[in-house]
Amino acid sequence: MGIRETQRETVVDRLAAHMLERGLAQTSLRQLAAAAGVSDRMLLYYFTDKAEILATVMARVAGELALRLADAIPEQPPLKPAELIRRAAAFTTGPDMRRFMRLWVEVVAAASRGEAPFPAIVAQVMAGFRAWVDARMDLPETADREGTAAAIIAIIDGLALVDICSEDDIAPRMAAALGALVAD
Amino acid sequence: MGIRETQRETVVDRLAAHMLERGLAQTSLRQLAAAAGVSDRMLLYYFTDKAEILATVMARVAGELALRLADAIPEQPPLKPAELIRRAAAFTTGPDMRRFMRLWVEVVAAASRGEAPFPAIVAQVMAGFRAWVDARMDLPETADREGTAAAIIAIIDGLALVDICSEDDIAPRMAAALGALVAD
DNA sequence: GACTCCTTGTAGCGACTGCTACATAGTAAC
DNA sequence: GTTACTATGTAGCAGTCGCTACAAGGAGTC
Repeated sequence: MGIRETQRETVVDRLAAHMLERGLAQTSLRQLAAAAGVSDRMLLYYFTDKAEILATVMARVAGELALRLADAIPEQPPLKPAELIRRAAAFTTGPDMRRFMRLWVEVVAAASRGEAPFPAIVAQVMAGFRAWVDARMDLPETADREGTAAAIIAIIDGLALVDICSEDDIAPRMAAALGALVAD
Repeated sequence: MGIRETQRETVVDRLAAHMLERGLAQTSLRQLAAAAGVSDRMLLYYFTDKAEILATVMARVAGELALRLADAIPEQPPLKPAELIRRAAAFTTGPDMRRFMRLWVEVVAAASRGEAPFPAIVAQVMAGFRAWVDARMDLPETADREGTAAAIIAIIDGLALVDICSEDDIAPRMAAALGALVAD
């Protein structure tokens, strides 16, 4: 592996940490370069353009997210929706996961205004969410499996969005109240 | 009312329509000026700076949103959480409201990265949401009223966020599945 | 040493950003 | 008619954006 590839890996690592910390706020080429400890000139030597940088870094972040999700709740046994929601809510509002969810909300907003490469990233992450829920959801044959999975994702993402908006730490109470709202 | 004030009103009207249509994608001064049918020079004659423009326009949008919400579901009689969620979900995923919810997600993201004047706008709109839910929610004395209201808002906002991400029109199925997930 | 290729710094391009200085046209008061 | 104030256009500032041309260092080959 040449210097270029080694440096690429290092840079992606540092930028993933940077974006988890700062969201999409500090993502100009010069700001990214400073965060990665290289010059902006070299950033465009390692990557072809800014979109490729963001796509690569976000793929790394998405990979870490997928690892954590897979570890958080096992696929077996499948859970009824209410229990799945409770466990997922408790997990995603935890201190470690909030950075991911906050970045996720920002990425969705960027995608909604068509900013490359975010629409593609959103499609990929969203597919991962759906598969994750689908693999863990115990649902009667008669129910709408896709619709229910989408609803569960919506609930989890909604918690993150409201969490971002609230200066006081309402997440635990919100998650607890949510647990009471959903029933098997 | 002088020409300046009259023009201000016209500009705010047009910009509110523009931002509901385009979100935060086209909000440079020159783009806003084009949408309002004036020169960017005049925009900064009617308003002191860009933050004041955005704050004024978003206040107008928030006002329209509040009107629609107030009309959609009456305060009396108060509804049990599950029924309130069902009715609010059906309403906010409707064709007219989706523009509002989409813009709302973008505004939350902008606020989360500290971009003026969005944090203040988010605080104001969020307080409106809380009051709206609180006024319509029939909840036992023993329950956590604030936490439950936050959870309901999270569910509604989550529907909007997932709606944005999905190219196919999954909102109705998602709303229906959600209705089955929540119970009185 | 000459040649070649990978790596890196310097410097800057053209486009866009929010914003402003300056001049001018119009209008009302006296 | 002069004065004063409001309203509007022209032009451009300094800064940031993504990106690139160009040159030079460094290492290996012959």
